[in-house]
Amino acid sequence: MVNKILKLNGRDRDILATSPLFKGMSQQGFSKVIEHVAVSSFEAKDLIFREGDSPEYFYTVLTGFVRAYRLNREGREADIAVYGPGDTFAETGIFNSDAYGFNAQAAEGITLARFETESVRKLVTESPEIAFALMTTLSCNLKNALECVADDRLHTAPQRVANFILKHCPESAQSARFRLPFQKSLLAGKLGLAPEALSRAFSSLKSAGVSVHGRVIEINDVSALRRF
Amino acid sequence: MVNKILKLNGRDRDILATSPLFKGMSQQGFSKVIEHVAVSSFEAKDLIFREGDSPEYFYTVLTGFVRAYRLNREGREADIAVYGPGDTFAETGIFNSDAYGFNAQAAEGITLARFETESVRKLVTESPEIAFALMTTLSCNLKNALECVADDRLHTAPQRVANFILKHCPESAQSARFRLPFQKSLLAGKLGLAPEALSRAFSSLKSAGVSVHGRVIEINDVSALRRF
DNA sequence: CGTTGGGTTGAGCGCGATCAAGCGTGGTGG
DNA sequence: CCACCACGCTTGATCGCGCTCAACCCAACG
Repeated sequence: MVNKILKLNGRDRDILATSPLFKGMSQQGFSKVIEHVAVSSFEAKDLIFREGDSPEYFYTVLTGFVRAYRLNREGREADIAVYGPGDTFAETGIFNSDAYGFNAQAAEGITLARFETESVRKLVTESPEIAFALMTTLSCNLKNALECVADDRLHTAPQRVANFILKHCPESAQSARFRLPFQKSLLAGKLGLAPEALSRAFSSLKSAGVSVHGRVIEINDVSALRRF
Repeated sequence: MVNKILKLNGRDRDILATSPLFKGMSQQGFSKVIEHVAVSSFEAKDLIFREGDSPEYFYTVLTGFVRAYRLNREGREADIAVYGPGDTFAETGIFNSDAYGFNAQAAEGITLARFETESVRKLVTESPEIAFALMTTLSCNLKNALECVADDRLHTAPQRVANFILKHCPESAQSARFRLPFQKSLLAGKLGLAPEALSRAFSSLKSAGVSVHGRVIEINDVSALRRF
């Protein structure tokens, strides 16, 4: 298990180059950063790092999904974010060298681009371009996190699920159909719900024209769902 | 009311220079940034900006407290963050030029340092030092936001209040006493609670040796509270 | 004094967690 | 090939936390 460390192959390199972090970065900038990158693979449920560990690395997801979660004193877990292809996580370690703020776990078989925080910290002070890319990523992660707090505090379970579905529908479609990119239990965690609550939320959305077959979601009337 | 725009006076300048954003920045860096700053004052309940507005400015709190909140469709409000002296907020606008992600309101009479996002965006590409400072601030805000999600999802109201109290006690004190820096209703919002729930949480903490007189909190046995 | 605004207290209720049982599908081995 | 199991998910029943609404308290202030 765990953690086969490899060099970047062509395909991974392409994924990385088109990820939000590097999109729009010059060739030179990109080359500089990927001197300090390795690809690491994990199998489902493998731990990537633990809360409190010293943040030696940060990551960009190449394939698969990563679950960020924390524990309370009794050991109950709560997800605080889910990262998918192109997402960068744990990049706060570059500036807050104390410790990772959460546990990270592979939700399935995944491959990650792994950066050395120490090395990138130096690059940041040398290259405005790299600094700008990282700031944009931080910015985006911050916006998402605040969005998540708002969503938790403002919306009920069915509303959160409806929001999630709508984000995955083309803006102006009348009806739509798509496949969940990951397990329902992971979605439940991402939305701050127990799996049972997600299940019930889905069935309460039937009345709004949403039908679910395995991982496939079908929406009869997108605008009706939006009004829900 | 509202929005007297002034130049930076000596005292404000000092506060700003020692805020996390500028702490550790060189004289030159600091001077460059504060060319683009203005001081703006607001009275309690004044709106600073609205969700969806174009993010022309971002802010660092000089004195007082700012409430960041969002609305759901029915107009119910939920707080997503509270910013106090030295905190910087809405700085994501520098990189996400679409719109503010929340409403910001003065929780009391406040003074803010107001930066032009556009101008600072340019500075960031010129000065690694300024970039680094902003990244550290973004990082810190991101960590806090994720912490907030975790706290909401893992802890009950009394536990959240206990956590808050403990953060305001000296690490190794045996007993402690301090004064809330703002109204209880604001604290309730910050913790994702209705004011009534905060009140009840306080009284349930009596059994753990916490007593409350107005804004003054007294903790008999800090380590007992930590175990709670 | 009366008013206003922040805070507390009480009663009722609804959402979502928890526990437990059941369902369906895919995978493995006899 | 089929029996069996494992796992993800659903469904049902119960319970408790925290929201809501309403009344009340109290201190500050005009």
